[in-house]
Amino acid sequence: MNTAPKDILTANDLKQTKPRLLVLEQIMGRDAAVSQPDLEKKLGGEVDRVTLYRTLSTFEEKGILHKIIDGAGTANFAICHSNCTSHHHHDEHLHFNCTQCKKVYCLDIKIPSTTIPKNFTMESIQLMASGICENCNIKS
Amino acid sequence: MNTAPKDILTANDLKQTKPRLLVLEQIMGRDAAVSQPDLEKKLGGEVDRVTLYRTLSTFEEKGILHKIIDGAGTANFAICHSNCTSHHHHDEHLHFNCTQCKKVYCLDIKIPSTTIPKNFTMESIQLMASGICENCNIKS
DNA sequence: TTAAGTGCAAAATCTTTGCAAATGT
DNA sequence: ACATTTGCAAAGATTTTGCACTTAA
Repeated sequence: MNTAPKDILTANDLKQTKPRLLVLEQIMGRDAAVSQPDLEKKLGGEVDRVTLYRTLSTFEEKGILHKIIDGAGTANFAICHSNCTSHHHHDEHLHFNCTQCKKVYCLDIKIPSTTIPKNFTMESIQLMASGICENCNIKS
Repeated sequence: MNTAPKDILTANDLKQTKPRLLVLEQIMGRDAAVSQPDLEKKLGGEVDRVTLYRTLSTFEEKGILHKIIDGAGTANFAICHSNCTSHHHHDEHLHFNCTQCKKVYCLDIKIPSTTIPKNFTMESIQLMASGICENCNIKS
């Protein structure tokens, strides 16, 4: 079910504009989540920085993209594969943040169920590991 | 072993200055981690904003404070209770970020051991839940 | 045609850097 | 006395807002 960028836009009542298509292409053709600074570099010549901010937050609200804040506080974006409805993401797998290349990987490992103290209500949970990813391990 | 602010400074070869003592007092008298914006508000009249930045990063480098980036990308600080040495924190317990009051709690629950794919090297791991904390649950 | 979306300029924040004055030891 | 640390000013970076122009439907 690898939906094409244009179909994603259609399915979400969004117009087919160049910035939106470019952003989706960038993010979909990856093994890892893409950081916002990275997107700015790649799309710098084609998409205005402000438009990028607005595009990303639209996509997040619609549940098209999933925003992951890494350990350095940088925003990273990945396609939502799980059953996300708008404003309510279920993306509860392990994220891995490489300290060398800065990539954030969405690994296919479920977060172990965790009990929290009574009186706390849990809405979501995120597990973020950091270290060296496979690519950087090979290179060194 | 509730060490006094001044003893913490002594133990880390830091001079006893007003900003440092005030920051430590703010952070130690809490059940939850304190966000940087919160610290700015509380200490606004007494400590320069730039000094606060520098103080917090000094404390983090020394292993006195532990920095936690919450889901919104905001920095939160808590005392390191575990055996932290400079530049190498072991703070692997569950953090809980209240979406209502924005507090970050350090809960005394260990992160379940997690296996990552071969070729990835894990250096640290962080588990962050969000939802409603006990205080906010009572109020509503 | 027209509502939605973009791009630019400009404001509002947040974070870092440089340096002279103040302070702890 | 002297190395540290602070506070201010100012540069740099990030994020948001307003508005006129453009474009997809």
